[in-house]
Amino acid sequence: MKSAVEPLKARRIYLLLRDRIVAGDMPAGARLPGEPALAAEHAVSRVTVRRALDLLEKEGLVQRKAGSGTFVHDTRSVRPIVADLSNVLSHLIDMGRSTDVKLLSFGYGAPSEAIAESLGLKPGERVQRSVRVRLIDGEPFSYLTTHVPEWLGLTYSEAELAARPLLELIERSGVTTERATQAINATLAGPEAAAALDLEIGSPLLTLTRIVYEPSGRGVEHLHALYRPDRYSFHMDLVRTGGDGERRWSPALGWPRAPEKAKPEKVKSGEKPTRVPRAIKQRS
Amino acid sequence: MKSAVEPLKARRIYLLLRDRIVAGDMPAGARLPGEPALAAEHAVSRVTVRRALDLLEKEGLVQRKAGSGTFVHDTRSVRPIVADLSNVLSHLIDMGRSTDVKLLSFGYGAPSEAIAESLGLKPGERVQRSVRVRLIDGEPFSYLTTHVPEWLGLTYSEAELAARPLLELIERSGVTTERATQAINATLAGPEAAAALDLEIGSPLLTLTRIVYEPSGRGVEHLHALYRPDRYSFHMDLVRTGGDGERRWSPALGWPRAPEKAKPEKVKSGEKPTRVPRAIKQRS
DNA sequence: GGAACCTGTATGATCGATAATACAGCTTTG
DNA sequence: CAAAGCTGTATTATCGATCATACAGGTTCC
Repeated sequence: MKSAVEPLKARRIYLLLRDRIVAGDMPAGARLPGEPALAAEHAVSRVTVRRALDLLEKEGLVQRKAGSGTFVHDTRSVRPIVADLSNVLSHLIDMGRSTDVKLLSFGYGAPSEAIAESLGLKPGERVQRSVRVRLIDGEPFSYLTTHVPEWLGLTYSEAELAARPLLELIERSGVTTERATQAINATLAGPEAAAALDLEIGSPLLTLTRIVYEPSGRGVEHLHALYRPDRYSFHMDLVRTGGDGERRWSPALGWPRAPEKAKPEKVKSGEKPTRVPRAIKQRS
Repeated sequence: MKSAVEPLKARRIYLLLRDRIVAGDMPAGARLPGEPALAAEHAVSRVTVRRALDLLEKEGLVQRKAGSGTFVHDTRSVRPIVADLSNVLSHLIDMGRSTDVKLLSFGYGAPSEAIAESLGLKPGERVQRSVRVRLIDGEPFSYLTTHVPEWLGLTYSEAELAARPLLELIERSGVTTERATQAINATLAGPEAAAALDLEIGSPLLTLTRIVYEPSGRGVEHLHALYRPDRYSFHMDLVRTGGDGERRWSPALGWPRAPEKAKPEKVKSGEKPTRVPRAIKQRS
């Protein structure tokens, strides 16, 4: 029996600490246990602990001060983009107008079986495939793979795709979009997406798969989007709509969300290192 | 300069192949390149390729036949649970009535700073913290961590929490829930969640963070949910509601999605590693 | 049947990750 | 200042992942 491919120990400790930090077990500014203590706690060597801390530091989750300790960095300083889920598509279009787009790949060819089926293509019908990366402030945050039927793709040029939202181009061609389905999931970054999004292979990604239909029911766009979770997430506000015993909820539409001004009080000098709270004891 | 913690080569190839399969590049039933060919293509040894294929086989994505080849398994046989996003909460409650729940942890204590802030607690106010795992057909698919203000948590017992949906217990106490916000994101499985969900550490997870408010604006529930993406995903149907040049969309409410029944032959069980304490069955 | 594939399995060599230890330099505390 | 703690750095040893190779046994096709 071969040993299964097990993640490295350093990675395990990195994940453990990261979870504690983002879960709020360790407030921003708190000093986490020293490297020797962490090594003893997890039964690994100090070198391995340092590797884990290296990763945390590179992600900006902690800040190390020689001679002093390792401190939880104020994570609210790097707030991710927020997409209101009740209005994703128009939101994305708005973003298409305020962010940069890099067109990585563009061409026509035979679709895969899965794409052909989801778009409802006739056998032998070809598609246009494009891969784009969206950037905000010069940093990539989404990796988009779109498939469009050939007859529709031919109505715009490669340069136009790089400059304008795809849905706008689709509608410009005379097609009316009426209905869409989308699914949200999670996956790990493969080599290509990792390179495009400036991530390590194996990083977590949010995925959105969307199919847009025209009134006749034909699919006109198949989108597979990968998002960096640290730079993008979906939000929605829900309001209660069901009867008293029903507990039914609906998305609250229309309101532009308040931009979440987090007011973190900076931890100043003269403050004693907050002892790490031993959250809530699990009972054994 | 120390080499950064880099994912194992086998893992990289596993991710690469997995992406190709789920992207539909290789239709179900197709035979993928032989192990020597894959080894040459990715400049690794055949042993490493086999490791990657072991992972794919364990996840049910491929099927290996000695002497013949490795074939893409029909992925449609393992459809994940689908939650309609336009109606998540009631959907979850419905599921609470048809799935098993294990209560892993239950207790009271001081909340973390992040929890206290999001629930709008007064300084010093305590919370009830519980960790539960939901199972469908005996297989875990979600790992739920909830925080509830102490005054509210005291209105129900530990056994009740294990048997009934939390929102139902909250409303039973007389609190009316009016508004909620939720955010969807992705992360990697830490040691605890990985063990509870029967996954390897570092597996991708869908996350849902939800805060439910009562009319006064006080938070009454903070939920942090982790979902196995192969067993759970969010779906939504969108309809066009905006004007002609507007491209505005809204979730289509109302219709419960057909659960896409597909009963695969059970591959192999053989193991029941559940060492989780206190499994409480519930069924109406 | 037999050639040419394939997967399954085993071997020893090599390289990277980890362990154990030691020490330097900085910060905080008394 | 001095003690104690911390991070930063280096060294050597060990263990696991990977490599390169070889062979066994099944499948496909001529």
